[in-house]
Amino acid sequence: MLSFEPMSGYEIKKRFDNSIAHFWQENYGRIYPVLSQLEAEGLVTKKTEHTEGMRSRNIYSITDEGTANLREWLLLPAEPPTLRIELLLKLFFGHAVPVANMIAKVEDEKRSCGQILQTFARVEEHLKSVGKHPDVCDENIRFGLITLRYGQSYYQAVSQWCDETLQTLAECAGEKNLEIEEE
Amino acid sequence: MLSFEPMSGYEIKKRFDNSIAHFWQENYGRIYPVLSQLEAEGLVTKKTEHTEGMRSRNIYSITDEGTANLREWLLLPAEPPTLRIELLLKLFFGHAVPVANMIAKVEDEKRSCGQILQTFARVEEHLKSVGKHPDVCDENIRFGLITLRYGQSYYQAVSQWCDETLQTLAECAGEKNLEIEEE
DNA sequence: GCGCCCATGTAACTAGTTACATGATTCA
DNA sequence: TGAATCATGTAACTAGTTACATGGGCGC
Repeated sequence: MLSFEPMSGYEIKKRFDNSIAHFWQENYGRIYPVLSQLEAEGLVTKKTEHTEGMRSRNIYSITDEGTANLREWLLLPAEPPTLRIELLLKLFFGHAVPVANMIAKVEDEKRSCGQILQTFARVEEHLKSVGKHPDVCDENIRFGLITLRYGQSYYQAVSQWCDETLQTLAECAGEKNLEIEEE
Repeated sequence: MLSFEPMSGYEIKKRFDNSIAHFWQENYGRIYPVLSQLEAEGLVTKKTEHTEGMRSRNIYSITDEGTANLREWLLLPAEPPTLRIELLLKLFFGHAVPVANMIAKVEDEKRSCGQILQTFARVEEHLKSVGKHPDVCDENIRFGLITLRYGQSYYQAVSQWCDETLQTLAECAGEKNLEIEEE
């Protein structure tokens, strides 16, 4: 984050929260210790800023060594994420409860995908309108849009999977009713 | 896993590895301690099996209380997964390195998606052929297929996102070259 | 005065991974 | 004979989250 501009730990957290929270999150419990560590390694420098009428803030800046280190890390291959999707775990053991419960879960999931996609659509509009101003460097906007599009693809896919799954489960429930009628 | 049939810790691990590893993984470091814990809580029972010519195995079975507990857990809402996708993190800070490097990363990602999808296709064929035999309970097969389809939707979406992103980044690289020519 | 935002930090805790130790059997 | 698979378990470690403590400024 400091490669964009110097800022405080508090601002770093805010940046995470309102730009990439959908695929990466950090909390104060990590940010502050890591900043101290980076300072000790000479990758960032701290300057305490005393503005009148405000409590003092620690503004961190990336050093040349820090930038070199960032570049090195960027070139390293990215670790593939290990997924842990509790909804799927529950579906996998779905045989132990009535199908109706699983249907409800998938419906919930579809609803929440819809909500997330609405939020993303608003963020997309916002990013695009900001990108039109000639005073902002639109390379960062571009990368922002790329990561946003990942989220959109992902939740669209999940939403479609929900539709398909609901159909499958409905058939399943139909067969069950048939069995009951036959008895 | 014990809700399917009684088995040993070793077999539980194998079940994870060759059925739901793509969205949930467990290792011995968790399995054995959790089994002891569940036993202490009366949710599973242990029977040590001595088969001649084989080392003894601890076979765990789920108790009625355990089944009740499982059902309770299944009805609880599933926690939405917190994504941590390093590739996106690197793309987000992509401004710090030449675009070509990011293009390479996305190409790698697309390749690995393709490989995973091939594996999934084979697993799908296998599940479907097993499901045709009348001696297997195909309700579990159905739930297995549902979770597999999630993986397929997901990696297809990522693969499409890769294509789209490669186009965006190519345009980006094009503009850069233009700038160089203009200089 | 109350709640919210700014701001920094630590301690305790939970979760999850990896490495290690041990040892039998089976198959090439 | 050596590698692979079966089999169980612990210890150490890394990662990540939550809760707490502290306190100033600002608007209603």
